[in-house]
Amino acid sequence: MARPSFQAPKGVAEYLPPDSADFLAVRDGLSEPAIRAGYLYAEVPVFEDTTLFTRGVGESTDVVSKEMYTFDDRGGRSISLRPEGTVGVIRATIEHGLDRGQLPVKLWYSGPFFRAERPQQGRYRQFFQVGIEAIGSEDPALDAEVISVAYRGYQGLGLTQFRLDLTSLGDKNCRPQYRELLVAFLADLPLDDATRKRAALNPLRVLDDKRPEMSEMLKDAPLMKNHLCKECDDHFASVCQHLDDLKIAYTIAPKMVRGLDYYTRTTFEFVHPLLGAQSGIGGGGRYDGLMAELGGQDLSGIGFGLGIDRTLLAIRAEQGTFKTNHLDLFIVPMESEARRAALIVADSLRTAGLLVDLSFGDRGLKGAMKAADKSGAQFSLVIGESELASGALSLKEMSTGELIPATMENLSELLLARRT
RNA sequence: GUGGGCGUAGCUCAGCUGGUAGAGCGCCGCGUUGUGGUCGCGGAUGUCGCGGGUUCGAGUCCCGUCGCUCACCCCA
Repeated sequence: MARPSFQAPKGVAEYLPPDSADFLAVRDGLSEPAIRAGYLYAEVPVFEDTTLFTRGVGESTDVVSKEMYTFDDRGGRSISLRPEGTVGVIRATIEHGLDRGQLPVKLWYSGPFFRAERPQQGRYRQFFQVGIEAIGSEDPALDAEVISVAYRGYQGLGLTQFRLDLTSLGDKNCRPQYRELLVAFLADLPLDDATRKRAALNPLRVLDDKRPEMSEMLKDAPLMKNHLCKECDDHFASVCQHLDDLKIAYTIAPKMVRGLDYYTRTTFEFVHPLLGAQSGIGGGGRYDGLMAELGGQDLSGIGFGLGIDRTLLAIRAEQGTFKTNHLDLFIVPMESEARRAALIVADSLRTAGLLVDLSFGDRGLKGAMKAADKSGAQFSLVIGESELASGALSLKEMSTGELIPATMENLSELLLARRT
């Protein structure tokens, strides 16, 4: 057999049968709670003006500074493949004036995102997310709703072992003061060069260093959570209260830091313990200044991005299963005249809403029945000379072998009544 | 971007100290005339990731390269 001369680009995730069904189940399972909560779908481009991301996500972030796919298009414009979803949705909201109507604007989206990182299990250069954004309200109940939508998504897919980490990153009133405190604290520590550099760029990010000696050193570091202004503190307390009301379990994680600069106040992350190094299965938070930064009204928003790839890995790690929808009927035409009838029958049953496939090519009866078996169809139906002549059909229930008398006229009715 | 492991049929893998490839599963067919799953028999498919090198001879040794994987980093 000829070896394929092309390979997929490095680090991309592909989902093909039979795994692709699981991918769809996860995507739909994560988006369903958003739809039920009144979020409306937004389809936005996978590439944008590069400056949208440098402005929105933040130039100092790794995501922007070293992981973006950036290129010039034929008109000499600098374009980047989207590394995350929020700023594109915000841009579209501003551009199309969605925020001129009733607030909050509630949107959901799903699709591929791109980051040029070294691939690893659960970390791909093209990966998939389901996300939501709720724009234009600072109500802490909205924060809780956003978190609950993610939480119920994971739950609905059968996940039980994930953890929700939660904290508040403060706002423009209290964060700068806290930052100074932290910088002063870090200045007294014997940091290595790389860490000191990080500290200069974004001191908060030093806090979630995983190395044991670092967490020892940072044991007594000042925490944002203890230096929130009154408004932020009240807001956070209220978010927690709402989550308690909803019986959503969370862990306060005061050292959690996210990789995107726009987060303020409520910030959260879903972590799965069975996933190894890439354990984040989703995360998000509030972004106070983002919309104004991108040229819109000064409205706050909150949203999340949930990783479809990682959620799928997490479900597999928990030995979870998916419900699959099987074919209702597999038709086996005996000879070529019967194939015309078989295709007509298949077409009309499909129109009636049934899932129908049939055997193609010159397969013998035995081979075609084998295909019927492999297809997973609930029923099979042989169509040949005698069926065409008499109009008497016999529908076979594959799991039991039972033959059920049928006619062309009552076939769809029968199948609809008996489908499982 | 840094470091470790790996790369043999569609899949999972075996191939000792170098002598031009195997198993199981899967796939296709047959087991007498129009009904699958079990069983039996038969069959197809590999430039042993790719490119160089050493050697009379390399899947097996060396170098490079591509990809996967694990950790760091980062994060979904």
